[in-house]
Amino acid sequence: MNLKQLSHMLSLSQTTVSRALNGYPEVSEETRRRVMDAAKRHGYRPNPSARRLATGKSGMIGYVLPTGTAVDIDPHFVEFLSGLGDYARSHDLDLVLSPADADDQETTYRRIVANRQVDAVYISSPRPADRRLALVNTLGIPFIVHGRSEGFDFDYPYLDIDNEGAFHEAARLLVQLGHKRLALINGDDRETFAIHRERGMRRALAASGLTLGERHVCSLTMTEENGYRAARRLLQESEPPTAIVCSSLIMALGVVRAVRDLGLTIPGDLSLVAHDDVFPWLRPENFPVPLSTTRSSIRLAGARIAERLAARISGLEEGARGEVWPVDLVVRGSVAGAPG
Amino acid sequence: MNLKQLSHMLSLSQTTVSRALNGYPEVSEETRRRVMDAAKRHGYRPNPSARRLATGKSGMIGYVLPTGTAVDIDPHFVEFLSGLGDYARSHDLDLVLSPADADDQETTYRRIVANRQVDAVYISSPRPADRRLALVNTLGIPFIVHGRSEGFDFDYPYLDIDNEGAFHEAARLLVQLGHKRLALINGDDRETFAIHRERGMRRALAASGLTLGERHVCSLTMTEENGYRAARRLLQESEPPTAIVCSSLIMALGVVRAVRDLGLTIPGDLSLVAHDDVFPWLRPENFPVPLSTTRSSIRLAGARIAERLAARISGLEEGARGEVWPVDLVVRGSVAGAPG
DNA sequence: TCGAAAAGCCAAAGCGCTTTGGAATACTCT
DNA sequence: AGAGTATTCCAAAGCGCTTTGGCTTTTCGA
Repeated sequence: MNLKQLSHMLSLSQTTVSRALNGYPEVSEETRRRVMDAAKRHGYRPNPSARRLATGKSGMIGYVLPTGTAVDIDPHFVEFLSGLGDYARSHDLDLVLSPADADDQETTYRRIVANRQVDAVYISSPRPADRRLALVNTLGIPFIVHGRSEGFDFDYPYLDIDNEGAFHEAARLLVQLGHKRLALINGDDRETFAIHRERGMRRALAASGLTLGERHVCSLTMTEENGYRAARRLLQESEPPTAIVCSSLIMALGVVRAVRDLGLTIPGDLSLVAHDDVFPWLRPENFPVPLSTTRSSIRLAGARIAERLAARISGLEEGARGEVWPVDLVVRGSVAGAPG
Repeated sequence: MNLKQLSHMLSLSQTTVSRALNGYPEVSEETRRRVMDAAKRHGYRPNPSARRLATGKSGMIGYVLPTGTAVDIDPHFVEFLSGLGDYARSHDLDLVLSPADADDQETTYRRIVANRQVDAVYISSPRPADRRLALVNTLGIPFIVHGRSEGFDFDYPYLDIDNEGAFHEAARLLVQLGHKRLALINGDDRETFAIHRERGMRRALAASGLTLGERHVCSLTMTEENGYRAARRLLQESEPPTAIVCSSLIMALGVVRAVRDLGLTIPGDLSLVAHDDVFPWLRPENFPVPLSTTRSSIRLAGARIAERLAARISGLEEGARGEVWPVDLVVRGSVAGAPG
């Protein structure tokens, strides 16, 4: 059933039927009702390919997926996707993942914009002065950044959590508990979120006249193994930290293992706080010693991004609005006063 | 730059240019060269919207993503995606995720087929007599199943790993080591993979006159917490199992925690084997006691599925070819002879 | 050398929708 | 009643590509 048939069936022109269906004012209410009725009865669905050729709108949002045999997709992504998909479903949006060489995403961005394959894109894990941002900004496609970048002379729309504030609070708590030697096991510090976290932590320490030693901050991709290695190294120093703040639950698994391996205990010998993105399959309260966390649901962020993208597509949202979500500090058994 | 302009520029008809570009034989080699040359020089890219309207082909593969606030996307998905994306990138395929109500995916499948939004789809985590399979089969869109279903009167193309064989081998090893009371902590047993795993394990036990007690098989979604609970319950029975086979690394984390909580040790009190899908961020050799696993890279499966989908789209692969990959049994420190 | 077959190219008709530029009818106001 | 303004609808022109059917020109065998 296509427009032609439907309009013929109604003895109306395609123009009128199209307008009636798309809510244009040039059609009488009675006609509109008739048309809509017939459309529903016959299950008419406008052909998206035709529509997009005519309008240039695709009804899809895009994500450029960096790939490569050496490139791992972040497990956070799937949780983010849950939220995004959840919203997208209820608004008839599809998501297209365009795989790109991790070292040349520009070509892909240009392609999807030139071809009008998607109506909007989101960008995740931005770095300072991230080239994707500048690119997408000049290309003029609606977009939202999940996270933040820095060092641009233009503003852009984003959704981020207060990473700096979160780690500031975590560190402040530890300092208040008497800890003087803190360490940070961070994610890849080429990404802004990691920079912000470190900044927050340093700020909290500075407020009490403390510092974060060079050797007390690690920047690694967030795997269990890296968490283990970092923690092990830290704890075997001559003056090991008495508290660690860690950028992910997965790394925290490794930290816990290292602590055990060395015959130490949490929180007796070491206090531990980690950031929790709220995975259904790994929960901080179920750690051997319940883990204190800075918590923010990445899933909710996904849903919110979808919502804002939809708003941008339909012109309801404009400009460079930034949105920063506060992060909960959830205290559990893994923190205690500094040892002796 | 569109076809019209390009053909005008070459003083050729659109027909000829189109044919030259698409490798049709009705054009002389010299002309073809000229055309291709000009196309490259001017960066001509056929507009996909127009092409798809004309041909009905979209150059995309689809996946119907079950969503809902209570629905979690499996973390395995992201690893699978890495492989899929990796292949897709090198073949200019995009992946479109169509979110659907988890309880009504049919509507979505019908939509994407009717609208010809994608050229092929893949289906994951199938159940016995999975309705999606029957549907997609009648709808006539090329597809491949990741996993297997059962109970159909038709064959279908799939890629699966030898879950039954894997768990058979794992159980056989444990039996050979003298274990008599084994337990299985499985994934959701409404899915075929879980059924196959249980079947394999039972078969191995039966071969030695042993059985898997009713209370010794658990079926749960694969979270750390569920692994913990199941293990704890099992180990607190009057006649606890001396060996556990577990369907996922994530659950195995919980098992290890339960063992510790109860003051037991691996492999002294309990031997443990788990299935490993090969996540970069959680590796069995890094468990407190290196974990024996049945190993199969889900990422490679993703790449292979993409490859086969591409082959089906271009007509290189036909029919209901099933492909079953063997699974490695990797023995590490977590297994030992049965206690006392 | 002639006729048939093959090679090489083109004009035009879709694909199914949106949108422009009118045309026709109905309504309002002097 | 007639001019002016809304209202309601339509024909046709795109959007940019593929593909059908046909027209010339070459090539080749007898």
